[in-house]
Amino acid sequence: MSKSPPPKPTESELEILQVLWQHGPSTVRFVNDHLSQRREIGYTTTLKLLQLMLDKGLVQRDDATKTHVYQAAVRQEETQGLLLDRFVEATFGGSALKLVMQALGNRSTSREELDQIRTLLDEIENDKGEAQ
Amino acid sequence: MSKSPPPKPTESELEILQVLWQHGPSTVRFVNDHLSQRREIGYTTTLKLLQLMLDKGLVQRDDATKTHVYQAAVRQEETQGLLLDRFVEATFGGSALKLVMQALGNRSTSREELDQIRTLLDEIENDKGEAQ
DNA sequence: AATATTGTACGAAAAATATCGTAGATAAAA
DNA sequence: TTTTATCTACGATATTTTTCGTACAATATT
Repeated sequence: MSKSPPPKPTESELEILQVLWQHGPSTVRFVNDHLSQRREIGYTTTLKLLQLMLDKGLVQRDDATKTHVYQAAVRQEETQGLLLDRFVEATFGGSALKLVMQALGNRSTSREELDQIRTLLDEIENDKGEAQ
Repeated sequence: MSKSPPPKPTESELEILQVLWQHGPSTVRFVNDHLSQRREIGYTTTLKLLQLMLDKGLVQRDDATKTHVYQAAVRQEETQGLLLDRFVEATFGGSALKLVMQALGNRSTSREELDQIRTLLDEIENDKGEAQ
């Protein structure tokens, strides 16, 4: 039984997962149309990628009908978290703080977004006080 | 003249840059010793990587003496920012906010760090008020 | 029914990365 | 001055990821 957890998706696989997360179960054609808007990519390339992702357990497939339907088999938050961990480790030596400061500093973030972050900070501090 | 800007470093190259950023100009031996602490890697592999990085313009080299000395040719903040942009794009569909929320949410961040972020938020909002 | 379109399967090439072995030069140690 | 250790250069291989071509089946169109 292939019970090992799905591996880290590659960059291309992540592109596909974005589509599936955003639009739900999709055909190869649908996914390919989306990818094509961003860059040159052949239909069979997308097909092959989805087939490989199926092998890896990154997606599921419904092949009841001739035109197969694929859907993500990994959850968005979980996957993003995994990738984020690796990225923070590789790029910021493990410091999430540095990442956040860089993300907020070198970028135009709207006041709304800043407020949302503030709210989040409040929540985190509250939880800290109660839980610990 | 090779005036094109240095490309995005690969994961291995980034590992090396981390060492150079942290310790300054270093020999192959020194870099390799550091990498070896984290994982299996042969001396000539590190050497080759540094040579490739030299070609790409990611590092500079002082070969006045027999034992060459390499140093980073790209700035840390700049490189991190570049990688961050790509990562946010690839993983969070371009939303820095989502990245930050994920980074802060699923992770244990100390109250000190949270305060630092708060301070940063204040600064950003101040700048916004004055500049615009 | 004949033809064109759309689909999957899959091998294989291309491209990008990473790893290593060996040769030869130089320096250090014996 | 031999011998040993350390270094660079560089070709070659291995690995991973991406891309595509071709064969063939099923469906849709004329």
